[in-house]
Amino acid sequence: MTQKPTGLSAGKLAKAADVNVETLRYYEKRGLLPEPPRKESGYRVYPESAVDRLKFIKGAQVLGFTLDEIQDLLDMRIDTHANRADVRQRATEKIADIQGKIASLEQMKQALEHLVHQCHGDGSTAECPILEAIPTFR
Amino acid sequence: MTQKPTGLSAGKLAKAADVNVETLRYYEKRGLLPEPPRKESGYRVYPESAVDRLKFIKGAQVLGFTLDEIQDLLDMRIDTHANRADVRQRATEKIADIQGKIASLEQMKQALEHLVHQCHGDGSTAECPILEAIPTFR
DNA sequence: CTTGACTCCGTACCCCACTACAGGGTTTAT
DNA sequence: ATAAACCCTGTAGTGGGGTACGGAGTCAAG
Repeated sequence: MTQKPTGLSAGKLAKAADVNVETLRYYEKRGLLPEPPRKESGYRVYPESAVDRLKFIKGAQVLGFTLDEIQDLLDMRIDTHANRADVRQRATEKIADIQGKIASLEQMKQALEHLVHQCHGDGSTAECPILEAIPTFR
Repeated sequence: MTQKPTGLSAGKLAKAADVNVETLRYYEKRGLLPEPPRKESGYRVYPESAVDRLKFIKGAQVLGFTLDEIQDLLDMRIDTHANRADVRQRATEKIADIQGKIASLEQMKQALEHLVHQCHGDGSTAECPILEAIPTFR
């Protein structure tokens, strides 16, 4: 009987999560990706869940979070007992932070929508108050 | 009669917008900040509006836009005539982009809120499904 | 009219987040 | 059993976005 693999090699994981293989080691060194078990050979064997973790990291980065901040977010999963109130505290702060980002993005979106609707003609009038809409902002 | 200054020195602008003076030159080189007029001496004289522009840039950065993207956004103000349809096109794309970011942030926020509400006790039970909420995401 | 703060320019350097080797061992498909 | 493909480690290099510095000229308050 051959064992079902249920575990990913570095290359497989990298492909599945659409990151560079080297990035895995880099994240591991930074503590973003926990050290996976190894086989005899020293080869890493990642759990399937690592894919989601990486996708989360990548998604969060696009939203302007630094790797340190992302680590914070991910660590909230782990501080189960002990300082639960503290986790709540940090989570609440992050929520406010995120709320702020959302608000700013809404403003930006509105400004752009204004632009799109204002300048619906396709030429000539040459005067349309483009993005005076994007204001002092935040 | 002494002229009212109506114009900012590099230092004043930097302070007003809370950026480093060197950053102004850097942005100017990158084309993010238009070259301001100079006085005889070669000293730059910025219009007051530069403050808002800088604040916009800084705000957009926090939201995960690169300087190149920000430049795109700002340039939409300028392409008044000629390729108006094109501006609409780019604006529409940006809107979708922003929409996506907002959606992701909302998911993250929800996950964190779930966390905060789930783990409201202050100790002991030690078991709370922390951030299983932050899912595959996006 | 001096003196301390400000500005100029060019160049060099810094941090973050990767990304690319080099040199060597391991799997796996044929 | 062998070659292509993969993985290991360590170290070095890259690109984006600034930041610092040196040497020299300018401004403005006393």
